Amino acid sequence: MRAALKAVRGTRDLLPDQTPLWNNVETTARNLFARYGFGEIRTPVLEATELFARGVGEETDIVSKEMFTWEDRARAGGEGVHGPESKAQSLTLRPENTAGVVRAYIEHQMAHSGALQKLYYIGPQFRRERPQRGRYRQFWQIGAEVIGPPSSGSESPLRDAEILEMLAGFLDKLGVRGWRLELSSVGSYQDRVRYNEILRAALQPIRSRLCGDCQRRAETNPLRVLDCKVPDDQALIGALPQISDHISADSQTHFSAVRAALEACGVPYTLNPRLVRGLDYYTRTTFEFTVSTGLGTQNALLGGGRYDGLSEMLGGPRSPGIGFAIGEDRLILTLQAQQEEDARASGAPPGELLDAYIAPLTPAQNATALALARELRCAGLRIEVGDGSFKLRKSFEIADSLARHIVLLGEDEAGSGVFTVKAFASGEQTKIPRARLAEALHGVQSRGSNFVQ
RNA sequence: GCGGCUAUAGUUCAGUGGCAGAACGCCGCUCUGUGGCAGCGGAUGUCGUGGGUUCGACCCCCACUGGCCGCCCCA
Repeated sequence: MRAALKAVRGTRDLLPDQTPLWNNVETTARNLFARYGFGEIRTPVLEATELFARGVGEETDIVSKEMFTWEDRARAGGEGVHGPESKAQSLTLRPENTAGVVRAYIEHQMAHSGALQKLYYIGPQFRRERPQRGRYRQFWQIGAEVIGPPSSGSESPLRDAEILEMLAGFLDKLGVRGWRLELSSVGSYQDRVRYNEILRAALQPIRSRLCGDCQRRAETNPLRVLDCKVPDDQALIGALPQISDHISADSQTHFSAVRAALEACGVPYTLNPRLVRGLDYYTRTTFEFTVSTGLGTQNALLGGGRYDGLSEMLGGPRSPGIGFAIGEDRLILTLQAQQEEDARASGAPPGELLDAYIAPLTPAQNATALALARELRCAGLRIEVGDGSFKLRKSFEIADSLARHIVLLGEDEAGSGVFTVKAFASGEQTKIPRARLAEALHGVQSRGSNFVQ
């Protein structure tokens, strides 16, 4: 026998027992984002490799070792925009979506309207990392970007606070418990470069007292030292210069305004001057929402920040912006872990039941049963139909596992047009004429009514 | 990309160098127009894949693949 094919490493199927939760999350996002004036954008999964090299940063881990990249075939005909000498082009499956959105913003000249652009996306991203809990090679992000020319107010700290306040509302609406907003400002690009050198210098004298990892990081990526989790290093790290003391006056004023607006909105946050983000384009405000349930060591549920120079890095007009990306897979893991906690507490099994199961009693009733099902489905009911070859006992067992009612359809019913209907919750059995059947089956909503239908 | 742990029935997991096991689930019967309960019976399977050691490997060794955890990093 030939070996069965499997989903490729780090990718997975989402089966019908999972998708209602995913749809609920996505619908909640769409509805909420729309209230803030966001419109949906869908960009290609495939982009020129150069987009990420320039946008995300050549030296970042994502670009230097985690992208699915290949050389597309050279074009034989040599016609079109790339000219007759068109060569093979390096293509990449997008590892994140901000660069693509900003590319589209530039390509469609959205800056020319002068208006602030508020765009959101939901879609798969790809990174060639080792799979772990909450980390997949194809993973989903729900993200949004606010971008526009400076005259549109895109630089205003109000936009930062609005994004953060919206995210807090989103997590609350989904019922995520125990989330934490960690907030920082990394200053302008120039601030960051300068601080990096200051940090490197400060690390020199204490380097030998740090853990092995940090001794290496002190050379390769000083900012990462701040993120160290080794307890013995904490005191040393605490004494290092903080980026908040080394950002420009402008950046400090901006950050204060963000915090004031958050406080006015009642959004709780924790200042984390050690918050380190891995993408080159971040400037000023950066943030992460973390959660303790269900994610193991991958406790970052979403992250984002300001990227005031990204448009220019990609060859566009000056257009400051701010955005975020939610790790949808991680959000789902968190919600599922919470549901399990709740189920343990209440003992109530989750589940979404159909309105009725139609049980033909002999194969002769099959056709009538399907016609009846069609009629009821047209009336908006969720219906499953059995098969007349099943024994009645089996029909009841299946019906009880799937639906709130069973509708019996035997010779009597076919002849009289009056159906025997039993409600499983109450055990009550009644005779209902066909004309009133749909109405009778509606009744109480199913247990899964908090899910989108 | 590196390190550790791991892979047995649909599921959760036992197991021993010498006949492949339990629970739950599934199917059948008791029970041919009334389910949930109970009793009885049944099938669970290339023991992840490929090599090697051995008279004999689910067990020991190697490689590969997947999963989990840690590192790196990120959502």
